[in-house]
Amino acid sequence: MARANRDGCAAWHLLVEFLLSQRTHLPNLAAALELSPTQCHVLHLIEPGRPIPMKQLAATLACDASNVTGLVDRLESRGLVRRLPGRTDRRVKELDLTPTGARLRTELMSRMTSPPASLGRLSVRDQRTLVRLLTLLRDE
Amino acid sequence: MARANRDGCAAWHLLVEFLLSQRTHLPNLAAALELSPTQCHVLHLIEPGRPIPMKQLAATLACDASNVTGLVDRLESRGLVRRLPGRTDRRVKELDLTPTGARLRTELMSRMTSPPASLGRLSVRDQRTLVRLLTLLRDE
DNA sequence: TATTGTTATACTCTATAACTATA
DNA sequence: TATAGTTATAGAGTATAACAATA
Repeated sequence: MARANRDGCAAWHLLVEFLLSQRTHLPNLAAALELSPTQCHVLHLIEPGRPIPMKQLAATLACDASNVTGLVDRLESRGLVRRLPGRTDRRVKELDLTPTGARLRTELMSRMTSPPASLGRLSVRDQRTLVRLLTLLRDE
Repeated sequence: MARANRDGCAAWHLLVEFLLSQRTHLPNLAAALELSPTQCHVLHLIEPGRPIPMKQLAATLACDASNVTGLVDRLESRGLVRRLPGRTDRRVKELDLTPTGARLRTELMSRMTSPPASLGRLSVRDQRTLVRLLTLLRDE
């Protein structure tokens, strides 16, 4: 296990460095659409036509529920999301994207997915390998 | 190039998803040390005994210089960093870690580098491959 | 009683603009 | 004049605690 730990740590260390180096990427990209990083995250999490309860948003963002109120207030005031009453439990409010929100989400996803130049330095084979490994990391 | 683009995009998309999914990781880890994510980033950037000008910090963090003042104020009031007068240019202030700051940095780096369970699902060979690919991405 | 969402409050990060000291 | 850093101010994210409506 010593070897596995060493390589695992090295890989993780590189991912952390990548993470830190990209801390400026998302904010920049977000600012271009006049969104905050958190607002981007929310837009990314709500698929059009598939409303999610505010509670779930708080859980996924790992923040207190009280923050979601203000977050959604700002998105709603810009006409990007809608609060819908819960169908079964009237305490719950579900969030859905407006058509405007859905369009902005599409634009955002497109920009987030356009890869940086550094990826072009990998061979096609390496790119595919990277996809495979990251998929392994993601799937539980 | 079509194929290269497709795989590159897929890899990037996965990295972005990883990034978003980890948006909660660093804050949690930071909170455990009573640090903000940005403060972690600063500690990570200052190597003990290698002071850097505040201007450079602002550039690396990609934020306005005015923010660095408050950021450093808070770190300094906790005794983690020191402002040193520039040797040649008296307008410049260089930042160095105090012994306390250096110890906290070590602890922080250690925690940041301890890999999540998901990495253990990769074979040793896959872990090494991931290290190679991420290194390629990092090196300019 | 417990849960969902809101409000009130406080702290940090971030940006812009005006300022001081130095070059 | 230009640059490094500060101060003042404002908006957004985040946490805790107290609260309303509903279950």
